[in-house]
Amino acid sequence: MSALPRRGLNARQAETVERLMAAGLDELRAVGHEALTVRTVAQRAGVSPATAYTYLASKNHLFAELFWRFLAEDEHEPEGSGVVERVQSVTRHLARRLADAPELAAAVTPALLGRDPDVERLRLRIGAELVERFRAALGPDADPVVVETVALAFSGALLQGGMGLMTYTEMGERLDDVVAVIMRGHPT
Amino acid sequence: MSALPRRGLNARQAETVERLMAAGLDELRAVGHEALTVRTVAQRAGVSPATAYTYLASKNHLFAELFWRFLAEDEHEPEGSGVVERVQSVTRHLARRLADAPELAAAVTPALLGRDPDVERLRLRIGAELVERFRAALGPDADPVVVETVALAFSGALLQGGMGLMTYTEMGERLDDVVAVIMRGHPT
DNA sequence: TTCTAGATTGGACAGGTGTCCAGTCAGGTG
DNA sequence: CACCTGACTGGACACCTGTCCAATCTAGAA
Repeated sequence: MSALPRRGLNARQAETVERLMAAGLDELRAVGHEALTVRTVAQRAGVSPATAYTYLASKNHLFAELFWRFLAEDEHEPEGSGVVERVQSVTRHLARRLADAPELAAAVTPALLGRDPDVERLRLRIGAELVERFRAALGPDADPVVVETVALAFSGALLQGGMGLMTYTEMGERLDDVVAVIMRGHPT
Repeated sequence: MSALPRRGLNARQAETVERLMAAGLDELRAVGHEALTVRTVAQRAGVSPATAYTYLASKNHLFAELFWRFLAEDEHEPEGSGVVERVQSVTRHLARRLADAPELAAAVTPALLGRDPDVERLRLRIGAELVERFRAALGPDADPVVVETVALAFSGALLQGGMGLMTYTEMGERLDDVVAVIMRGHPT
C-alpha cells in the first residue's frame, strides 16, 4: 500500500494519518526505534493495528515519512558571505536539528535502506532535498562533483551518527572542518 | 553471547563456526540479505538453529562478521606516485571488491547500524581498518581532517550503495572524482 | 430520517527473531 | 574400554512483522 502525502485522502483519513504520525514520533522519542512496534504506535494513536497498516506499509515507511516531514517543515536559507560559510551554515543547521531529534535520526538511517516501494519514494525525495540544499548554498555555478562530495560526506556523517560513532552535536563541528577541506581551492 | 574470532574456540567449535560462515555467505549470495534467515543458514551449515545462535548473536552479527572477514582477507597496498592516485587506488580497489559481493555490501550497511555488542565490536574494527587504509595511502603526515573527509565520503558512498542509489561499480568511478576534489590543494 | 459507500475493526494467519533448557551424543582422558 | 565434559539438538516460548477478510460502524447523500 502506498500512502501518505498522496492526494486522495479525505478528512477522516487525513486525521487518522496525522494521529499515527504524531503517535509515531511520541513513541519514537519515548522508547527508541528498536523497541517501537507498529502496534504500540497504533494503540497510542487510538487506532487498530489493521488501520495502522492501511496507511503504513512498514515500520521503515513510518520512519521515512516522519523524517521527510521533519525535513520538509524546516525552511532554512544558507547564511554567510563566502561559499564555505554558506555550506557550513547548512550542515550546521541540519546537524542541530538532528541533535534535537536523535531518535528520529537514528531511526531513519536503517529505515532508508529498506526495499519497500514507499521507502524508495521517500528516499529519493529526501536525497533530492538534501542535495538541493547543498546546491543552493554552493550557488548555481557549483561544480557538480563538489555538490556530490558534500552530499556524500553528509551521508557518511549520518551513517556514523546512526552507528553511534559520533553524536549529532559532534557531527556539526566535524562537518565544519570537512566542508572546509572539500571547499579548499574552490572559488567564490 | 559474544563470539567469533575470539580465543577459546576448540577445533570442533572452530569447524562449526567456519561452516556457519561459509553457509551464511552462500545463502546471502543465493537469496539476498532480506530473505536470509538464521535458520536456513543453520540448515545449510548442517547444524541446528540452537547451535547457530550459540555462535551468532543475531543476523546482523553474522553480516558484520562476514564483512569483517571479507575485509581482513584482503591485503591491498596503495599504488601510484601521487597521493591522489594512492587514495584512489584504495577506493577503487574497495569498490571493485564490493562490486564482486554486492549482497554482502548491501547486507552490512544496515547490519552495522544494529545495537548488539557483537556488532559494536566489529563496527569499530571495520571502521578502524578502513581509516587505516586511507591513512596508509595518504602518508604519515596527512591532515587528519583529510583522512576523516575521505572516510566520511566513503561511508556515504556505502550508504548510497546500500540504498541502491548507485551500483558498487559506479561507486568506484564517482569516488575517483570525489577524492580528487577532496585532495585538491593538499600537497605531497 | 434512512441508506450506503467506505473507513475502521478484531482476530486469525504464516513466518521470523532471539531465548532457554533438558536431553543426547562424541571424543579425549584415565 | 568406560567415562565424563562439553558441544550439539529438539522443541517450546514470547513477541514481532505484515497480510487478509468478514463484520461493524459512521458521516454525508438522497
